[in-house]
Amino acid sequence: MPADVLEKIVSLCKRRGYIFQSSEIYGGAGSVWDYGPLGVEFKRNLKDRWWHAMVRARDDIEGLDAAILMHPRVWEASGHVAVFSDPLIDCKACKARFRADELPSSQCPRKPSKHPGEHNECQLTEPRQFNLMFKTHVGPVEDSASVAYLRPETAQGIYVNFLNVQQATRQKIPFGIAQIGKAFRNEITPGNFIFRTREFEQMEMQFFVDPQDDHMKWFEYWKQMRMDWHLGLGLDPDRLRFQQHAPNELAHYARAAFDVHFDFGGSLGFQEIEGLHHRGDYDLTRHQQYSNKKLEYFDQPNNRRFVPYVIETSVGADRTALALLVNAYREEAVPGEEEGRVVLRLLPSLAPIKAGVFPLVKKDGMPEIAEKLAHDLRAHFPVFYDESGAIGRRYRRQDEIGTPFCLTVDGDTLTNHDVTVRDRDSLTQVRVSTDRVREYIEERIR
RNA sequence: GCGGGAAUAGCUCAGUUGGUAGAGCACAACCUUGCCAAGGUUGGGGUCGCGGGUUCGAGUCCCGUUUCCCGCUCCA
Repeated sequence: MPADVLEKIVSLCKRRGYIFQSSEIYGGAGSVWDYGPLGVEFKRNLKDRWWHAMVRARDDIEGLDAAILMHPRVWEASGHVAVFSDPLIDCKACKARFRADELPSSQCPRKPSKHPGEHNECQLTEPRQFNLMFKTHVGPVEDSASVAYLRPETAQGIYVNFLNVQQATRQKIPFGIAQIGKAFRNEITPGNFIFRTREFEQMEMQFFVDPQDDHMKWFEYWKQMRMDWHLGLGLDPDRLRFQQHAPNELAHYARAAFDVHFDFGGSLGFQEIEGLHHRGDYDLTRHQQYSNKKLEYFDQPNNRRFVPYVIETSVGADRTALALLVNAYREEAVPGEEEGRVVLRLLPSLAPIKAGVFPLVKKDGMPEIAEKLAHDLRAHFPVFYDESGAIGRRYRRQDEIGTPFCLTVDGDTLTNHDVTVRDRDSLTQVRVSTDRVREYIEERIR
């Protein structure tokens, strides 16, 4: 893959209405992106697919939609206030950054035998706060009692509702709680289009297991399930892999962690799109301590109470969307033509538009028939009607946005009542009766 | 946040020693067009990222700022 494919995708996304930069007319807001008409359908299809696989198709996972604003103590309990707000010190000469509290044990990169600031060229800054959580105030008065944070992860909304959900649904361990929602991080270095943004959407599931059960078995189970899900999206198996976190890279809450990495190609290479964490009982125990409320599960058959272990699967919706776009983008030669085509080979179920409907030419009543067909189909799936330009051009326009099928009304349609169905990937054409064409498409876009 | 580079039409870019902005593609309308970006005519679009400064005059020179890209750090 050429290194500039990401730039081409950024350009295509803007031109065709997948993704725009936020607040563009004001010069753009840093690292925030808006999903346009095609992007919102595409991303929604992706989220629906996850929700179906993780919630609706299972009897052991419940859905939740927790609020973004939570009690500020949640973030003290979770450890984010401490971990996300350490004062940092930069050395302008050596171009390095250190945590203020770790300075005595750090090495100067240019004089490894000395600590930062001890060799004569070091220019250390004052300790500065880099709070990665967006802070705001609840209520009209800005005092410390009303501080609130935009959540930096969706997981805590699940933990604090653990017993509510369990008791309301009468679920027995092991079971999970899933949610899709926005999270916010004031990243030091955002970038790479929608890969790392300050406002992003997570799709995550917390699975609660008995610590006396074989909890690593569950971890392995979810690793497999999640990898299978990514493969089911049509992502190239050669571009997917697991990456294990070394013990010294583990987040503060994690006992074990694997990332699902996707090869974005170019300068990005393999990057994380999902994290699988064995969080142990860290979060629930901390919330017990900070809230002074029991968060224990009662195992009635064995008459015992325990704080469950948590296996977390947390996938970035925006990152996965980007992976799908990169994975689907092709510049292909077309037989018998000098100019090739750009095509998004998206899974039909994920494509924002399912069918283009065209009159072959603008005469003999073809536009009217095509418009009626488009109108009828629109009740069942997203359809784009187009009568402008040559038929080949209209096919290419749909290829570029990933529309899997194009239906063309021609002169024969008036008498035979069938249309040409053209396939995006193979370019093959078949005749399908107008009575059956809806069924024909629906069978192929599931 | 710290270094380095960039910013001109929707996209890709040109723009001479400073003299009031162009091309190709795309887009819209009409004509043509019977299945893979054909052709013709016409048209809409840019206070040259933003704000200052120098100058008779700034897309062009200077300063600041914002955004993007490449490295340093974090994570979904």
